[in-house]
Amino acid sequence: MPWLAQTPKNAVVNEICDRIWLAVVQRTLRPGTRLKEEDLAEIFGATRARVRQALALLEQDGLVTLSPNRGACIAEPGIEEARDAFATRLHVEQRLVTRLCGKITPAQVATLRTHVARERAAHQAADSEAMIRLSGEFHMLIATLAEGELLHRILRTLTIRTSLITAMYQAKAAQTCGPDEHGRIVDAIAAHDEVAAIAEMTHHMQHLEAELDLSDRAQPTSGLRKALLGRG
Amino acid sequence: MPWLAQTPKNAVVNEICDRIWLAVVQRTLRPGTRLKEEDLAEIFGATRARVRQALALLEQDGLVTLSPNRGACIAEPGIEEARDAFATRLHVEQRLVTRLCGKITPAQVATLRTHVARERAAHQAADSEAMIRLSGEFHMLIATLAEGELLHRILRTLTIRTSLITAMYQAKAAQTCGPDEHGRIVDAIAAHDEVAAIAEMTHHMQHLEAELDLSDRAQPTSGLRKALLGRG
DNA sequence: ACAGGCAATATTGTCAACGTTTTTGTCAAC
DNA sequence: GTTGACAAAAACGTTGACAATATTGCCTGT
Repeated sequence: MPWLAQTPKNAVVNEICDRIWLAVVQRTLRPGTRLKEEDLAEIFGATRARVRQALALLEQDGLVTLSPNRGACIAEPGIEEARDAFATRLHVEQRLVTRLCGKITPAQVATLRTHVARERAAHQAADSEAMIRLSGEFHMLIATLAEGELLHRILRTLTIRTSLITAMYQAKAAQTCGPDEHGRIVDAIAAHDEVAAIAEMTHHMQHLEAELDLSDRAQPTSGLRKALLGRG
Repeated sequence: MPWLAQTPKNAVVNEICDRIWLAVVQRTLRPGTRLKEEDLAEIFGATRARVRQALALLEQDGLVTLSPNRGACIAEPGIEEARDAFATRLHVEQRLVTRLCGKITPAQVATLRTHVARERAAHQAADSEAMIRLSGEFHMLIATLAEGELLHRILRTLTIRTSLITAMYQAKAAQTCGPDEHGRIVDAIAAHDEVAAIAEMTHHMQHLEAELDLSDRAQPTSGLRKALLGRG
């Protein structure tokens, strides 16, 4: 049940989007990779029209770039864009946490705790796909409980983009945020401790960003001009 | 030169989106109106595929709702969604203004002043289309100068949605925000006065929201059940 | 006369084929 | 030996037609 689905109208298209996203965050698909419509159509056993719809959606989410008459590539956000994404997402997450602290119910706390428990289980089982999915889902769950349809949508896009950036710039393989930090966030929210919750969330996001290599040399994988020339 | 264009790849699709948006904010198209693909195709002299693309984009922006096998309607955001949209947009605008205050240059101030002047001209000429366009463009210009690609995109969506809400719930006909308030915002930004700029922007947005009739009785125009029955 | 089901119509969803643009490989001229 | 243009191939964009689905009007049975 992927949290990617924005409008669960067409299962096939969502499936394609989900697979591509998963391949990107699992680093199976490297940024800059060209995505030929026909190949994707054959791979997923779908028609080209469906693939085209999926690519259009993924472009909206900033996961692929769509050039006219050139086709689709996995997007390659630059360093500036990476920082922008994290900064914006941090801001949104802070606001969501603030909201949620004010109106959290015991039942909602239980929901969050259950989710973190599932994350822990996936972590111990070393199920990387589940870890990735649940990690993202945790933040979306906060947005859902905070009850802001728009903020929810915004966070969804930002989460997708930061996922891509993490897969792109993170040196070490262990990319998914550990369940412990999520647990601490839940604790603070459950205690209605707004400042602590914001602090934990901020720490969490900064931890994520700190693990990236956003130095200048870490240029986009397939920048070509930037990769070969000294980023003129 | 519509600020609606998110990806200026296809002129025809953008044209369609722009026209529909304009018709909505000008209250020519009422919320709930069904948009038949074939009719739109004939109206705009385009093919149905193009219309379909445009509708998909407009759905992303929350301007139309797309039901499977039912087609497209102009969206009818409820009161909760309306408040949500204004609250979210206010927050984003505040952040943008804060950012811009820190790094505004004289040239950028000049750009803003020029824009406000154009707004004033349109206001005096009673050119309603230009007023609407320029009003939205002003806020997008702030986002552009503030240099946050993501916030820019977010504000764009929020502006579109608040436009729809304004057209939907505003009682009086004079809907576009007057140039004076924009002028005061620019003054505060030009003076690097962060608190004043935020205050002006907040006042501006609250003024916009205050002119709406968001009482419970003001149900969506074409709610059918809600419109005919006493909102059971 | 009314309710329920059935068929006709209208509208959207899907697909396969065609035209256009870009890319790449080749060849001739300098 | 290199450069430039040209042609072949591949990929995308577009079109039109066909199938699936929802709505509407009608008809029959009670």
